[in-house]
Amino acid sequence: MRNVSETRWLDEGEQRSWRAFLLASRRLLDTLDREMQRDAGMPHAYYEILVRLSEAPDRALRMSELAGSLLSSRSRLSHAVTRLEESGWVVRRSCPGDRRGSFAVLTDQGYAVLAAAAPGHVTGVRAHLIDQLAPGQLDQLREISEVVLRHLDEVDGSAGAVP
Amino acid sequence: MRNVSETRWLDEGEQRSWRAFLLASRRLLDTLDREMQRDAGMPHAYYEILVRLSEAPDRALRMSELAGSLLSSRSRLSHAVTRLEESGWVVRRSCPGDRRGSFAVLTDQGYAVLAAAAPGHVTGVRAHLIDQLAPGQLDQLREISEVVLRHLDEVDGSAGAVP
DNA sequence: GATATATCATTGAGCGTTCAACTACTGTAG
DNA sequence: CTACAGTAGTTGAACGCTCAATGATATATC
Repeated sequence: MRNVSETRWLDEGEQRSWRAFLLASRRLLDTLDREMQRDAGMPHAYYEILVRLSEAPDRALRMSELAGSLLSSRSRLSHAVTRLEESGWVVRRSCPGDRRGSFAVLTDQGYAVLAAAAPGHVTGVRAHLIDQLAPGQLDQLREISEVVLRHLDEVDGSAGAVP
Repeated sequence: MRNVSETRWLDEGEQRSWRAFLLASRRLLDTLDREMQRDAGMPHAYYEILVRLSEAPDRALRMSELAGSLLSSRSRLSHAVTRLEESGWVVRRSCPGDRRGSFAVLTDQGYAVLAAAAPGHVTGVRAHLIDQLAPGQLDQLREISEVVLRHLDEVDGSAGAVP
């Protein structure tokens, strides 16, 4: 059990900041997810998988690496790749040199779907986040995010490095 | 269809900010959710329901208002309240004056569960977010969040409720 | 070389969310 | 009063995620 000593409750300002962040981040992510589902027929999490694969050499990545870079559990990724395989956007390939492992590889069809979805998504990210903020705010947001990521990496481990 | 003109892709800095925010917010929310599940046996979303009810007069709120203040769909809330009722933490009461409506009411047992969960949760929010940031950063985060929230309220309409 | 331990990935069950009906009621217009 | 559109809330199916268990292979230890 944590919190052996007295709890330091949030003061009014902290409370307000925390709730604003909670609502805003959820709302933003939900909006982008709905847009992705509507425009590309896949959840945003799957889009991210395709993006990572498209950026990798040979459009292929070990399942573990992929999971690590997405901060996703292996189980989740495995289920997701199964789905993406059924859609014909990704295939699995066995891994030479380590027979436990496997690669996920982006297909041409998967690349085409990604290329079709990307402009709309970027437009959404701009419209709902980037263009709403002053340049300084965007930098602040990055710094804040990186602080939080570094902290959680230390706490939970998981070696998910900040890109 | 959106994006009739050329897409304004993200430059390197924008990309980095966006991805850092995406990873950090997801990781933070996931961590707090796991802690809540482990310590209180419920997802963070359900905790938020109990919090809103605890703050309401008579610890009761119309389903719609509750959904609105949580930015949750009615369907989601309905399923959630069904679960919370099964746990004995919430009950439904019919709404006098509008026979379509119903109230969700926090039970004493629900209040006790909430009171037991709150210190650990606040400690987590502090440890993973608030205490990681300089005071100015927390204010920045609030401003950024409020900008995004205002924008999305204008776009999706829904002064609170997600369709 | 044999045994133990760790790692890579998958599977199935259970849960929460979404989406699209659907019911039941309210308010308004003719 | 009737008809009709709008609102409040619920439901069930489909889907994605979590968690714990499992199989298969690799690595370390003796």
